[in-house]
Amino acid sequence: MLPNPKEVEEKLDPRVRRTRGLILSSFESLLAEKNFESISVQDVTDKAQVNRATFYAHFQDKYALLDYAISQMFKQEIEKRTLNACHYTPDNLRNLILAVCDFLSNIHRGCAQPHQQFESLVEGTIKNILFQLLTYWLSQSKVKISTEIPATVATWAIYGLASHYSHMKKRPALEKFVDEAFPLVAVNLEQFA
Amino acid sequence: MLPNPKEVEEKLDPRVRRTRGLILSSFESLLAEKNFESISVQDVTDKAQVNRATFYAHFQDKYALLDYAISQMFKQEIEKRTLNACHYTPDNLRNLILAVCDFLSNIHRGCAQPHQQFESLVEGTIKNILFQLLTYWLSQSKVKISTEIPATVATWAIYGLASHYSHMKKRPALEKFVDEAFPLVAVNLEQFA
DNA sequence: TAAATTAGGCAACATCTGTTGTTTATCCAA
DNA sequence: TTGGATAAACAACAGATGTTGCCTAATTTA
Repeated sequence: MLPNPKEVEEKLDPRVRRTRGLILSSFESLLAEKNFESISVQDVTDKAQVNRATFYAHFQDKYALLDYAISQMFKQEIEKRTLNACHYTPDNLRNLILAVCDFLSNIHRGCAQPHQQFESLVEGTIKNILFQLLTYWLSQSKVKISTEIPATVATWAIYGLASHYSHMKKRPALEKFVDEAFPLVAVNLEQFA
Repeated sequence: MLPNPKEVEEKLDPRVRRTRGLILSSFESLLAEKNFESISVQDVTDKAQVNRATFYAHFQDKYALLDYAISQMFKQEIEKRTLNACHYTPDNLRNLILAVCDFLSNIHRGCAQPHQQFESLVEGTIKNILFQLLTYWLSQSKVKISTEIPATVATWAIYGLASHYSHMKKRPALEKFVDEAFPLVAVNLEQFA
């Protein structure tokens, strides 16, 4: 199973957990109001009622904060759908694609005017987790895998599809979209089923 | 054929061309020395011997400058290989994959310690051009295309592969790598050949 | 519970950012 | 060739950034 970040958090100094929680929720509520680019570290710490210097003790900068926030949310999504403790099957892949499309759509719905830079950062974060997960899935397969190429292609294809879906002006029903998209990803993974 | 940016540049005020050229080459030489994150607008304009305010008359910020620089370079690469005036064939696709892998490897070789943010930005820029090109290719096909899904998946898969290749510690020969990677992209485009 | 450790508050810093108003120079078209 | 248009230089601005050193308060642990 993939490492669970909560277990690591559990035994933290309560002051740290409190501070991080304050920063996180301040940040999330700011993201709903204004776009990422225009949120300053000052904004975050003001709303969180935490000193600005304290922020820098926890995160390198606001980009690291975004990375952390998105990671947490996405990993929760994966766990909720129990995709983190399984292996490759067409059905699991289908659900994974659904999960990413859904997650990204919600991000774009929930965040004010998502901009280029914001999206790039989210993308990097999600793709890392996706690749880790797919690599884990494929490692369970009886078929010996010599390269990371299949997991790479699948990761990028899935994220690309989700990104495409979440940007469509007139989105078709999610199920409909995934029906069409699924085979393009699956064709390269069938050998591992 | 895809729009050629040089034609647009041609008739610019010579002062503008001079300034942009200075900024560009200053930026490129700085990229070879230090990583993108640590380059300030001040650094760029100092080396270019241009006023900082002038910079902002040309580019919104350093991210826009990066986008511009990478676009220019990549489009040149595409033109050099005459991939910008053709249609989908397995051979063209092969060359396109080669081009992207090659380009990205060179970027990573030429730039000091490329970092997360830098790579995200490069990625967005290249993917836009790739998608435009593939969409153009497929529009030439006799097969009617109803969605952008195939071009999307191909774009992301190709970039993903190139990114993967350029990050490998021990890179196999480029030809070798593309032999292995090519079918995973082609399988979804065969119908347009 | 006392001592040692560590988090957070606070203040101040040099630097970078994006923008504006003014002046000088360069360019182009009539 | 000269006059109108526009690019670039310059100076100055308010705000944001990342970092530091010092002090207090909370938490562990022995």
